[in-house]
Amino acid sequence: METQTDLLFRALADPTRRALFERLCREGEQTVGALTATAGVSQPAVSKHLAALKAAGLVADRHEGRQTHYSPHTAALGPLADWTKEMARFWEGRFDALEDLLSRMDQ
Amino acid sequence: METQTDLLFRALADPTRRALFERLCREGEQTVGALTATAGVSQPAVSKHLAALKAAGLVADRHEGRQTHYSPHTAALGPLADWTKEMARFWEGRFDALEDLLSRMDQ
DNA sequence: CCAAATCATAACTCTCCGGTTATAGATATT
DNA sequence: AATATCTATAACCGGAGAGTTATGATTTGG
Repeated sequence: METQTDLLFRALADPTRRALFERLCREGEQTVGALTATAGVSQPAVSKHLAALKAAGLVADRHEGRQTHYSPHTAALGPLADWTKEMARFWEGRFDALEDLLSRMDQ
Repeated sequence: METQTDLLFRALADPTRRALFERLCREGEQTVGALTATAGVSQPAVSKHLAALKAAGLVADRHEGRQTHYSPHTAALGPLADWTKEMARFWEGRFDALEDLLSRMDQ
């Protein structure tokens, strides 16, 4: 079966796709055309990547006339943060590694 | 080119490989044989996954006689935490999503 | 009403990767 | 020394997926 965590990690695995998500986070809502302009791949490729990000819950789309606006949906990053935290927590004996990780997370 | 972040995300993308890493985090150092026993795939497959995790900096190996012990290396999770945090930070305007994520991260 | 524009889907190709079996290399055992 | 054990590597196979071009669906504009 295909769990939601699998979907999330797999969505972020591809560099092109991750770059699209990062750009949406930095610059906010964008149309497919705007994203395609500097993505380095064709428009259909961008559309497929966006569909994958949407399936993982990482972006949301909004239709306005003939163009589609995509925006980031950072709530989906919650499980990723949880997972990282959980993995680090098993390391409580190793204060060096744990402290380093916690110092990064607490602001 | 293949950046270190790419390596990290790709290493965690495969469910079998992620399960191996999770198990190392939960149970601590393990030999290849012990990991293979319950991995659900063949020993060579396990070895290849461990090699990928090692390339991503997620595990370290220690040779002892004819067996190899693998242990988690949570320092590698730092960049993942940084990335998540950075992506969330661009959303400071959206306090709902940001607060939710921060509440997960601060313990 | 016709043409241009915007995006998604279809169909296809090609590379990569996760799996296998077989085997080599190294170490332990008897 | 011979054999058994443990892991890594080699060689191969099949499927998934990331890319392409072509086209369909929808909407805007003249």
